Amino acid sequence: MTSHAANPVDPDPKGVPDAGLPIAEVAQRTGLSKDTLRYYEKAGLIEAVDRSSAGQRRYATTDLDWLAFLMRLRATGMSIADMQRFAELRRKGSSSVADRLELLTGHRDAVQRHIADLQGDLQVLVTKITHYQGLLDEQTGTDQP
Amino acid sequence: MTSHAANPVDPDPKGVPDAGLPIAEVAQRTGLSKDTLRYYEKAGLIEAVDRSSAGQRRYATTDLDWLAFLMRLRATGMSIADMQRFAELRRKGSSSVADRLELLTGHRDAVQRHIADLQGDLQVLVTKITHYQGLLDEQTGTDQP
DNA sequence: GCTTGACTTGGAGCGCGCTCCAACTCCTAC
DNA sequence: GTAGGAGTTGGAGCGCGCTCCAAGTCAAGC
Repeated sequence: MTSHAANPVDPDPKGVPDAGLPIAEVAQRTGLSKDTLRYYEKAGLIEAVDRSSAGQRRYATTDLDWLAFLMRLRATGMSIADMQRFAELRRKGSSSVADRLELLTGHRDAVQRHIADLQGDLQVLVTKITHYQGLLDEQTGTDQP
Repeated sequence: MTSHAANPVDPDPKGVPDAGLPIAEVAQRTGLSKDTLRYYEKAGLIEAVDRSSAGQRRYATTDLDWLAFLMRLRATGMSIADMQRFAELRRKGSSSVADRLELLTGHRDAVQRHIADLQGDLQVLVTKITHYQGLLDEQTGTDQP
């Protein structure tokens, strides 16, 4: 019995090299819930994860890398459906590199537009704040500057 | 947009109470659907809009300004619930200026953090794209043109 | 053996932000 | 008067991205 992360307090990050990480550990490291991890796998976003002899998931470090990238895609607003497309292309291997590149550049452009929009919105927000600041100064009796 | 009787600039000589834009016009101008406009009003985001003699909505230009601002809040990720809080404060008048200011500065900070996060994500995305570009060049560029 | 606890599954449920529907009223055009 | 079209209402329904649940399996500790 190699001690594995079933131990509630196992802060040692080196982990267990031969078995892979159990789902709770991955949940903690990624910040995704265990349910979400299983959901992602069922949805085909993650290729079937290795299993222990008891049928429990054991995540490899490559799975963690891929999860980290998926989380970047989500954080930038990519839909699950598009992530499924990307994951499917990835599964096809090197023949799909051009398609993956296209999907990614399209998404990059969308993110850049989104950032630009947000910056415009932020300007309006800041202007409004300045306006309120002025009102407040008036109210709170800057009688005497 | 055929000529319809409730033309926004229809000078009815006898009465003046029927002024303002009908909902379809506002929908077109804002890009919000008529359903969404009614939903926002029901939710209390918009103060009760004026009505024509037939009970139909007639939006004032101040309503349009407010809608535009609401749309900025939405675009920057503010929830309907928070927009309701803001709208309620606004209804209270000048006594709520400080609270509105606080709400807005908090939101501004959140938006700034969000933009910063997106920029980090974008960097990762760009790196990945570069990587794929390299793979693709390897694949297709074994013979140089 | 029994208990505990982390895991497994399929599927139901939820919160958000709309979106759609049915049934109705009102006004204008013909 | 009749048709059509825009508007009204309350409430149901929907797509997304999870989130939760029930019932079961497995391994370890007592």
